[in-house]
Amino acid sequence: DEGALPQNLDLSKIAAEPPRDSSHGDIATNAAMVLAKPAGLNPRVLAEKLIQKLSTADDVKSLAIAGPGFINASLKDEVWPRVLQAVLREKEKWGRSNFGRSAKVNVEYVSANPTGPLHVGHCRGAVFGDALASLLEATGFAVTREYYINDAGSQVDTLARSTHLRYLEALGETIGEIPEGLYPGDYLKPVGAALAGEHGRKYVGVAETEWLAIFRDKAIAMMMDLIREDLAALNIQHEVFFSERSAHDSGAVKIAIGRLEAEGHIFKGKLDKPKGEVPEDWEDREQTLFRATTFGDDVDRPLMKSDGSYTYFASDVAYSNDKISRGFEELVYVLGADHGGYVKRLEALGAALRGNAKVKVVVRLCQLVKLFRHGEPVRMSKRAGEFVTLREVVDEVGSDVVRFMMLMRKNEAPLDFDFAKVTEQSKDNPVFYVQYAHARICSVLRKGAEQGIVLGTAELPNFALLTDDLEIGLTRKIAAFPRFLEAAAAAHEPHRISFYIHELASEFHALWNKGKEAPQLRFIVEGNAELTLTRLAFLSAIRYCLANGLEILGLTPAENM
RNA sequence: GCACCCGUAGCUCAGCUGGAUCAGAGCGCUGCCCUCCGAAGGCAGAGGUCACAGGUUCGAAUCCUGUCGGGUGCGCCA
Repeated sequence: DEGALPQNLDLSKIAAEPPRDSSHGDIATNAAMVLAKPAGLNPRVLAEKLIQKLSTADDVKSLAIAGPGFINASLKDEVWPRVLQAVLREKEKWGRSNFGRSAKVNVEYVSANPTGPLHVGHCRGAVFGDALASLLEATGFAVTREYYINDAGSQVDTLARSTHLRYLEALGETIGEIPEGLYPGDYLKPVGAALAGEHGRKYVGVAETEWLAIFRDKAIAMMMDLIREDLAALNIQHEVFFSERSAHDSGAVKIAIGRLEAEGHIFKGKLDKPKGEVPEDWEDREQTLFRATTFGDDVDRPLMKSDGSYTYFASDVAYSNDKISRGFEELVYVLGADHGGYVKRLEALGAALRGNAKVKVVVRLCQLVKLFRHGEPVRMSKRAGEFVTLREVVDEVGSDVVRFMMLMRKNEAPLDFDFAKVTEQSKDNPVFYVQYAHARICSVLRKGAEQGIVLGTAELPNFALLTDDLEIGLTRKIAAFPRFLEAAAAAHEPHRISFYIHELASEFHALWNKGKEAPQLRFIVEGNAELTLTRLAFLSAIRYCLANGLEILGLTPAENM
C-alpha cells in the first residue's frame, strides 16, 4: 500500500509457505503480522489491503484472513495436475534445483587415520557426509567430496614398525605377542607379506632408518586401499584424497604459516595450564602460537612442538589454506562428536586465512553410535585389537540398511543400532517400509503393463480425475519436494529427506489400503482405461519422488522385495 | 574451572529455522480391516506442564539469560 509502509523494512522475516495444516489453504504468509508494527496498522486491517494486491496473482483461487492475521491462499484446482505433469516430465530429476547456483562447496568426511580398516564408529560420519554431499549436489552446489589422510606424524611410524613385525612373520621369524603400543590387527599381515615378497630378507636385522619410510609408505597405501574398499561397500566415493605428508613435503605448511605471520596472527607466548586433567609431562614453556582467540577460539593454538617439528594443527593450517586457495565458498567438515573441541579452531582458521574471499566454515558433528544385538550392547575391546569393523556391519545388514538407519536421526542425536532390529522386515524397520512402498508401486505398474496400459503412449493422463483427499494430499506432498530439498540443503540436514520419504511412503500405503474398501480408488480400475492410465501416471510420479529421495540418500529403490 | 552438544508420550525420536486445532510419528498397549492391484500394509483408541525458572513479542517446544540433569573435549597424540 503506497506510502503506508516505511522504506527500510526487514523483509527477511516474511515467509510464504505451505501451512502445516492443509485446511489453511495451499500457501500462507505471515506478511501482515510482520509488517503490522512498522505500518502502524492492525494486522488484520493490513492483511485486507494486502489481499487486494494479491488477488490478481496467477493460480490463486481464493484468499482469506485467518487467526491473528495470516493470509491464506488457495490455489486453483488446475495447479495440481500441472505439478504432476511436471514430475512426469522431469522424472528422476524432480526436486533437483539450481538453488546453490553452482557455488563451490567442499565436503570433507571420514578422514580416518590410515592405520587400519574403518570401524563401525566411522559409519555415521561417512554416511552423513556422503548424503549431505549428494543433497548439496541435488540442489545445485558444485560439490567436492574430500578425504584428509593423516599420513604424517608418529602414528604412521608406529604403523611402519607394526608392519615390520608382520614382515618378519611372513619370512618365518617368530615374533610372539605384538608389543604394547604397536597395532596388533591381522589386517597388517598382508602388508607384511607383500613387503616380504618385494624385498625378501633385505630388511631383516637392519637399522630402522633403512626401512621405516618404505614400510610406512607401503602400509599407508595398502590401508588406504582397504579404506576405499570399505567405503565402496557403503556406496561412498571421494574425489580428492589430500595427504598431510604432501603438505609438509611441498612446503605448503611453511607457506601457510607464513601467510598467518604476515597478517600478524602468529606470536611467541606461553599457554595457561589446562584446568581439567593436566598431561603428565606438562612443562611450562614458550612456543609459537596462532592467535586463534582473535577469531573466537577459546585458546591460542600451538604450531611447533618442543623438538621444533610442526604440530598436527600446523598441517590444518596448510590444509585450510589449500582448500581456500581452490576457491571453495563453503568448507564443510563432518566430524565425530569427540572432535567438538575442533569446531572453533577450524572456524578461526577459515576466518584468518580467507582474506577477502567469501568462505564459510560449517562443522557438523555426528554423535556416537551404540551397537546392540537383541537389546544387549555389543562389547568392543580396542586394546586387543577387537573392534567391530564397518565392513562387518555392512556385510551383515547391507549398505541400504546401514545408510538409512544412520540418516533416520539428526546428526547431533545419539543413535542406537540394533543388528536384530534393523534386519527385521517389517514396519519397525523404516528402510523396508519405504522400499516396500516403492516395490508396491512397481508391482502395480507391472500389473498395468500386463493389461496393456503403458505410460507414455498416445493417451495423456487426466489428473483432474484425482479428487480424493489422499490423492490430493500426496500431490501436495510431491509438489513440496523441491522446496523441501532446498530447506534440507540450507540446513545441512539430510535426515529430513529420510522423514520426507517415510511420510510419502506412509501416505501411499494409506491410499493403497483405502482402495480395499473403496474399489473405485484402486489404481487399476476395471473397465475404465482413462482413470487407470491416470492413476498409473500418478503412481509414477510418486515413484519418481520416492526414488529420487532414496537416490540422494544413496539407497537403491528396490523394484521387488 | 571453561567450551560445545543434548533434555519433547512408558521407549526410540521428528517438529521444515518464531506461526494458526501444534504438542507429532513409530514401537509397546487396546479394538478393528485380506473371496479383490503385495497384510512386509492400513484404520481407530489411550498416553506428554515440550527438564525447571525468568525474559524477548501479536505469538515460544523453537530465540536470550540463569538453574538442574546427561554427553564430549581442553598444549608438545593424530
